[in-house]
Amino acid sequence: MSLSKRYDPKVVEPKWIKKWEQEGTYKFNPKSKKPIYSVDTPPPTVSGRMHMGHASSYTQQDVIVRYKRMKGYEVFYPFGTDDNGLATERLVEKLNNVKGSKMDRNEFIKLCIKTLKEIKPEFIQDWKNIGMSCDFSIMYSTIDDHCRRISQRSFIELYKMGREYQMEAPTIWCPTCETAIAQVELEDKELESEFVNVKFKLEDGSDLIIATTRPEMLPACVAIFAHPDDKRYKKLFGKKAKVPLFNQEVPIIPDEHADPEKGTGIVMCCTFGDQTDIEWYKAHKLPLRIVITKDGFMNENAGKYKGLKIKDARKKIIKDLESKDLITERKKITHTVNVHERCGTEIEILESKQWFIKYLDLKDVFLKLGRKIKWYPEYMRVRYENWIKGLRWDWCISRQRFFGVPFPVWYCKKCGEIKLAEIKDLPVDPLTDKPKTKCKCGSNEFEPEKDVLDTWATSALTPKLAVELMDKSLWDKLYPMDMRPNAHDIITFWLFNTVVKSYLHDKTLPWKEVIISGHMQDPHGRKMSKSKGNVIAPQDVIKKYSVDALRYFVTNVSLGEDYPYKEQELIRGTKLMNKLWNAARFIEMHKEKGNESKETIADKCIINELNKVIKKATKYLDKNDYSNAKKGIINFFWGELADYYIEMIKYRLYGDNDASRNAAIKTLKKVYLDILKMIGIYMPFITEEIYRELYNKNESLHNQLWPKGGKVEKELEDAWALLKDIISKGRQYKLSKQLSQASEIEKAEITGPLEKLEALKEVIKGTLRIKEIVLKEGKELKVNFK
RNA sequence: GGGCCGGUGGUCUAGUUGGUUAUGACGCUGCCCUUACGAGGCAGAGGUCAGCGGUUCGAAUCCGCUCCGGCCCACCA
Repeated sequence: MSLSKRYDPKVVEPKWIKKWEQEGTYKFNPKSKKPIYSVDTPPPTVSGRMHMGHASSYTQQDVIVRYKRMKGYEVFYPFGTDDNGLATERLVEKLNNVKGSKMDRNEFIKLCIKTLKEIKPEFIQDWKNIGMSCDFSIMYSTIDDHCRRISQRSFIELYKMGREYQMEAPTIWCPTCETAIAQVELEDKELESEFVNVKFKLEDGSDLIIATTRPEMLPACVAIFAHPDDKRYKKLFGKKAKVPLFNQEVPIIPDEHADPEKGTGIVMCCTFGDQTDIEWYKAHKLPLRIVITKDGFMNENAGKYKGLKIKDARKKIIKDLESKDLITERKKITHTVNVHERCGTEIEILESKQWFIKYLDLKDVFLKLGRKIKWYPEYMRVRYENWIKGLRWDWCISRQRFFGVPFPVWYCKKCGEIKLAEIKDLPVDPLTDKPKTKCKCGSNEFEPEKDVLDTWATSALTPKLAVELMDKSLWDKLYPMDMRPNAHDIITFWLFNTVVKSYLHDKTLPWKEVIISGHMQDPHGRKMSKSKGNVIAPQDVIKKYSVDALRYFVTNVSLGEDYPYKEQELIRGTKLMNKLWNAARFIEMHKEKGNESKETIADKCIINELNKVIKKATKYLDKNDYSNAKKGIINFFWGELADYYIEMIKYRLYGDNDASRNAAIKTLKKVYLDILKMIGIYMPFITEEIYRELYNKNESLHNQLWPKGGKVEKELEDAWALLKDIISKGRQYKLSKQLSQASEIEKAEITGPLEKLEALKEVIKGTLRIKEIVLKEGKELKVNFK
């Protein structure tokens, strides 16, 4: 076998994906004596196919992990999928053209499981296809029994610690998805709306004009607020006003949150129109008046508007107000509203019974924990801190969905007491399983909890989901884990929630360091999104270029940075592969003869330069800075080895001095091997192909040790610079005479540091094909050719 | 409103514990059919390091202000 003239990634890449799996190249060895490096691999949400953001962030973490593996760590790099909750339900609904809420619950869950089983192998294949060096035999799915058990156990433990409670509380609610959602699942959206100035009646019969964008909330109005210093309204504090159409009397109260600049400077408070209303509701102990149903209609508190959709009620109420001359002004505006990120529906705030994890009292602890984590890049910690400082709600962990991890909870029908499952019986489904013992009150009749857990309540346990797949004796070695890769948009929930759970359960951090990845944008620097139609699929990029080229591109960027898609960089990656391949073919052409070996100064210099780049790349990679490490490695390979060294040894390779040729081949092979190892973490396919052909048939490049590199010597560095300088001048001379670089030069006269030039003489002569060379001592370097 | 990141040749970018001619890529120009590679090789042009002020013998690098982009959070009656 020898290397083909052209490298064909379409054949080579699938071949190695298969072989690595067969050979167990990336298998975690629990019996290994090496120090362990454990990674909390993000489980992608099964909600479609792998997109560019995945391809880039997973490649970035993979490069770091591959480096650690070569540094001699036993790498624990599992894989998981996050496949429950709303995102997965939506996918299943789309694929099967059904609606979960319109189906029998069990049928829907069965359909979810069936659909997942069908689509998952292909889904996971995309991750294998980008060359992820995970041990795919260590795999979890957040809906499987293993994960259900751990998630339910977490619930029970936290409940017993007094960290969980159930409460009727104002909850952010999505009327489309018909579930409570978390603060973090909200998104801003610019929407057209209308400011309506409505007449309220004061006790003396005069009008009070209040501006609102939500007149349909008038029946929910429970108070009116103005700023305490607002001269216009000061005299009204303590008085009452009558709500138009609905006629309830509400107090007028001063509060600093009322903005005199907005609308008419006086505002109605409804339970609940927005989050400020909740603050006021709590602060001023206002009565509760809910007018909206859980599926987005008006309820009986809205009187004759009952049964109308929210938006229809708004229109109807405006019409009625107008017909009674209760509107003084209508003004079109665009404003930002909170919508549910998954469906884009404007959220409502409703009172409902939910489960919460109590953690607001621990904000300071979480801030301190955040400072103990090593953040890459460091400035991302600020987002974590801002989030914690801004937290105002406990963590609502119940969702009124179907496909998720059920609460291991029943309620006694007789006394209402909560009945928890036993940990040894987990996982349970309270809808089909029954408690094993009676209630304290003696009753045997239970009502199951129908809600499911927020997916983040489960995925905040990923370190345990992965570690507990292994034998118990390993748990302490694997956890806390070494590294968590995390995209910057989910610092506030996945990362934060994992810290929360790890602290609550174990009083420890879940990992030592986190690496934060950015987003890939379209070529113009805009967000990629289906609605804009500017999505670039990694599968297509791989088809057109190759996995290695894609990996080359996405590792150009530093951690945490957003960056536009650039086709040019894929071409650049392809060119690099071409260059690597041809260098390998060049090496393959030349074989050593005999045992003698005689080095030149060029050999010593290139080894010295190699040592330099190893040192530099290692330093960068130890800081997880793969992009700068890569730049150094590639510049060395292309700019020093290919452009200079190889040209400097050709005269020896094609000459008849065996000892000199042997030394050149040996040096070239050594330098190239270390380059392969270093580039291998970025471009694992082409490097493996070359390594097996040129160096070692039976072992993987990716299980070799990272090059150590010897001492860097200043003298050799200077010699190399001088040598390159003279070679470059020779090239310029030939160019200026329009001569081929292969042509001979009759005579050269070089003035400079004589002793140093003497040492370089042979290499200069050979490389530039100079017949006669004269050296002279002088301060400045001067080169004359004839 | 609070905060974070960035602004370096036409484009993207390295370099920030201050120190000789500011890194590399793409693009551009010219030359080379050189036995690894034309998706190549060799060479060249192109920069007041966003602006202003300060610290210093010396600033892309440190400090202050301003402008411009991007992002996060809060607000969004």
